[in-house]
Amino acid sequence: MATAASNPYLSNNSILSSGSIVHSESGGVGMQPGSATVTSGSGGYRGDTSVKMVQSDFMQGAMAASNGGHMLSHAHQWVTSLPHAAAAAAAAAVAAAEAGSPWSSSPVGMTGSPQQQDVKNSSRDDLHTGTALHHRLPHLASHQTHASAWGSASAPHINSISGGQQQQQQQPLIYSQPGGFTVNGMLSPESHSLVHPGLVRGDTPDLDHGNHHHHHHHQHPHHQQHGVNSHDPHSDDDTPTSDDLEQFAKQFKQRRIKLGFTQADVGLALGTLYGNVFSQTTICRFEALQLSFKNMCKLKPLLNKWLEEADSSTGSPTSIDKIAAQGRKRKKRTSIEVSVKGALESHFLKCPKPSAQEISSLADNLQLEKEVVRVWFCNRRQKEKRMTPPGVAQTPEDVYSQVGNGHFLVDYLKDASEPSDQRVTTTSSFHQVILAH
DNA sequence: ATGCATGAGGA
DNA sequence: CCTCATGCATA
Repeated sequence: MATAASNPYLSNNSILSSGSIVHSESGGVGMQPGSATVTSGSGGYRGDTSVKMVQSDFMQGAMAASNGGHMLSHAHQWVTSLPHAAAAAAAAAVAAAEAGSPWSSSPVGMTGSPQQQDVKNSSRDDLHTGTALHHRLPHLASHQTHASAWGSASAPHINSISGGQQQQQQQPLIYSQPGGFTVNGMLSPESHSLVHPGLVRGDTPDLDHGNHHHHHHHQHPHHQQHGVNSHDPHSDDDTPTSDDLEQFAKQFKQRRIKLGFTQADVGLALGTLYGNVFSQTTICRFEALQLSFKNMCKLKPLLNKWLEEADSSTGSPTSIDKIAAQGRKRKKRTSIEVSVKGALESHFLKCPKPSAQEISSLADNLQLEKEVVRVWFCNRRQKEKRMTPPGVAQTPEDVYSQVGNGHFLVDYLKDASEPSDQRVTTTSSFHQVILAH
């Protein structure tokens, strides 16, 4: 079935020339008179929607919001409510409380989680793994700079709030059985046939990685994100702490790069190896810690395994191949103008969870589909829940936002005035810079 | 690296 | 409807 579907979406290809203006959304575009959002729908991807074309002619009302300075993104609800930032905070707090963030409330109670197989039908065709040869090699733990976001920060004032956690600096926690010693000369797992942008890792890039392993230190099982640490129905794995995850993610990325794999490669490999395929996006988000805590926990074991395989794979003929795309019409991505985004942001601050009715009206005002607005809010909320703090404070001064592993200190108060919102646009702040010493 | 989207579950 | 895990498409 399906088969050959090269491009599912365009399916009927008639991309409808009549109304959609498909210009792309330009991120920074100041504004172009003429289009506010571009949605290009194809014949009707899902039933809903009809071809909608919004060619609204420039709407100005929205821009009022201004991106000038709201985004107080710091307040995370993980902790508890942050009094600071009074204005919007209230609403946010409420949302947080009710939403229950994985961090503080949900105890990750799913070890085995049924994980929905999801995906579109796809059967991942091949999954003959068979590769079972990993040798356990001597240890190796590359430890890199580290210092970052929510992990252990060297923030001056750290104080635990809920008293459920503990401390713990950084530990190896990576995979227990380390592997690899040399990055080179090893393997070619299988797929290098695909896309390896100029990275033929047949040779080693010889990066200087000072991998010094430090003692193996098992992590203490007694720290949980929250007091509720009653899990382990079947002693599967202990729940990692935020620090663990952060470290693992970092190491993972480092190794992956050294091995010459792209995020996409990994995602694919996971599919061929374990049956769960992941996209580049997910791998990327994992590395960047942009997933929920729970999700991070779920993925870590898988990536860990991949890492082991990668280190030792001498030749696993695992056939790889991309799974055929399935035919699914996906709505074309709607581009929302910056000004409109600003407006949405504003509303979000006031009310993270607008009622259907509010959404409708908002959508109406902004000339967006209601669905688009609804989804926007959903995504916005999700974003707030990610592990990575929005503007990871790197400078000591901003640090007050949070810190710590898993528990972000709630230092609020500090002053309360907080017009200081500076959001680091690119989340790449990881690689940050400062704080080196 | 991210923005918008889809869908499975859970009320 | 929402939340959550994920990913196509993009910038």
